[in-house]
Amino acid sequence: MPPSLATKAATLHDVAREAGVSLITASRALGNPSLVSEKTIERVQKAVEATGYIPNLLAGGLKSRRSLLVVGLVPAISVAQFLPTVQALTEALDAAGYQLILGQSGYDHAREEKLLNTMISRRPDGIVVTGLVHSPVARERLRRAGIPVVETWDLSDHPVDMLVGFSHLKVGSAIAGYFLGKGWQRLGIATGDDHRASVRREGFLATVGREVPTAVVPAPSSLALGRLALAELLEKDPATEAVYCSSDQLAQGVLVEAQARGLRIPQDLAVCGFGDADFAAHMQPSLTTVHVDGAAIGRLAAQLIVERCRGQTVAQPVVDVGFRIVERQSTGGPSVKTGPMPPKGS
Amino acid sequence: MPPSLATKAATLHDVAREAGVSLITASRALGNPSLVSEKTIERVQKAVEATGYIPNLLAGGLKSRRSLLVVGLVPAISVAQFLPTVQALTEALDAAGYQLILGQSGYDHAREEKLLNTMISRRPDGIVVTGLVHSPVARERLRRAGIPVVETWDLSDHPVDMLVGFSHLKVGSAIAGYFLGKGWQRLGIATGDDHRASVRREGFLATVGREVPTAVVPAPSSLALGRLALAELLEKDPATEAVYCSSDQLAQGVLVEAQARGLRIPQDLAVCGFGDADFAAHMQPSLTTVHVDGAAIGRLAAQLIVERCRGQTVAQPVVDVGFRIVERQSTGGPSVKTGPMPPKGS
DNA sequence: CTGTTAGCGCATTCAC
DNA sequence: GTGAATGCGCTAACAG
Repeated sequence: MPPSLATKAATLHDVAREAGVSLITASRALGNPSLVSEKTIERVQKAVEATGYIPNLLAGGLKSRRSLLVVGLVPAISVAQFLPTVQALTEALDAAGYQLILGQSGYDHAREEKLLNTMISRRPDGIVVTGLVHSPVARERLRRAGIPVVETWDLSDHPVDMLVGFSHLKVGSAIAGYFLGKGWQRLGIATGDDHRASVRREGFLATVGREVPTAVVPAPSSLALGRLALAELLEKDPATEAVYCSSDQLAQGVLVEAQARGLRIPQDLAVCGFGDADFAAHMQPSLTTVHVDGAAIGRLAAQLIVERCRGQTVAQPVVDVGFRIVERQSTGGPSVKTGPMPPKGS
Repeated sequence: MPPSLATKAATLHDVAREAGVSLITASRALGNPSLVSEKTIERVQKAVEATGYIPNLLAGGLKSRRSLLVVGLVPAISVAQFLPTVQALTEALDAAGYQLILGQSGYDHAREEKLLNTMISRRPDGIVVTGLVHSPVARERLRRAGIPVVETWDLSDHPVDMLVGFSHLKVGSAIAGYFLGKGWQRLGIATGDDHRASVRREGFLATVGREVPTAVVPAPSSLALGRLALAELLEKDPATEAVYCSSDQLAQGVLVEAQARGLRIPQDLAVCGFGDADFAAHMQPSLTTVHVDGAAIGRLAAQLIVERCRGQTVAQPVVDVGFRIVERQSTGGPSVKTGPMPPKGS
């Protein structure tokens, strides 16, 4: 940027002078027009154009104590699962005049604490966390800060503040029930090593009622790791009939590896994923999986934050959005060809 | 949040009193320790712990004119292609003490302008855009604002400021050259309708030297749209030998649809994608595609911004990171089984 | 409807 | 090394 062009930005002061009104009148004309006459508003708006004024939210936020900033924390941006949530969150917040600051908390408590501190120093009007806040120090700090917090994608008896999620224990249990209902006995689990996946596994085991061969892969999971996982499972039990995978990416890898080994799906091996990624319905064979409305989670989280910021009392601070098993060909579901589809909205 | 807990947050003033020093000494102890004696620093740090002080960056930024905020603009968060860039950008900025504000510019100029205005009002220390800034109004405004800007994932003779990218024209041309070198004559294109994909198509056509049957799908592309696209291409020319797809997601759909129709890959149909998504190497057959180092783009963009903010002159404000074609089985590349892989770092 | 006064919390500029 | 004063740009509270 040639420094010559970087002339000092116009301030509200300049606008007020240009419009021939006082500072505060200019401020109101822009931020609270109902208090100002139409004529003045017009003059101020003209002055804004003339000066090229762009408001300074830092200064405004300092006085008004509303930063119009919301912090969003994800374990890592590349975790596809949370993308619809982040996208919907960003959109819903934007519509209400808020922007999202993104942070990657990793899978590490120390980092989570440090990051939250940094973020709180921005005085955000709200914080949305994917998953629960695990570090006790961080939980306490958030409570102290008095900032509206929404934990998501999980359920807890003791949320920091508000929560939009569902029970991973029930998900695991539901999948196990589904497998048992199909009469499959020789089961396998391919799972990531993160907290939520572990809870799903617990639910799965609780319903099965005994140990099940398991391949654990480091998060974030991927197609490549799925291939590896199936290899491991077949080594443990070559006659495995059905595998539950903690993500659709993992399940895709399991399918690829199974096909590479000449196994027929689902006759020789049934597979169930988690997440209902956009490709799940359109693979060949299509993938049975667990659908969670990630976009709804984002929208609801935004709504809770905004309501709080407006001083409204939130009727339902803990929302369970539930989930549902979507049965497709990989577990012998309906073999109707799903076929090419129009693009999804958004 | 029980309002009872939301006691007024401690300010630097409180810390100073607690430590028995003046305001400014406390400020320096935290932000510029080299100017303060060790003893005082210790006392201030104790006072910070005692009061639970968390600095207010809004206030600091107002005076110092450094917000430590960088804006990142993507067309949409769900575009998988940019994920490694956003992730690396977030990480590299975080390491330098900056946070990222995320914005979704969509594929619409009016929205791009409005969003940039909103973002500039945060007085960010830098702006990173995926793609070029297209709206002339926005370009001018950015120049005026005097904020360091990095455009990415593209090349331009007239960047707003700095740029890290590569030539999509050359990518298209390279793929066409690769196809022609293989002796394939009956070609097809499955492409998204966004700007960069269109330029790749241009490059492809320029090298082929004639029109080629094309299926255009609305961005963002997906596996489902890829199936649809192949159906359309085969209708136009049932004897199509090779298809270039503007994304790996699209290519995956083309492969699925081809296999559903009993076509052998690559004997009956060769397929090349773009992006080298994490699944490309591990599909069956593995996918020939164009590799771009998205993470490097993010890291370099962060570096440029940070250098500028530190007042250093940037040696190379325009960086071409290049690309390379990765030949795999879908175009008859080496049939070594890529097999399961360890997780990628990051 | 409009204006005046007084800060928001901190960092820069000068003094000592 | 430390400190006192000043103001970043804006808005909340009170006047008129």
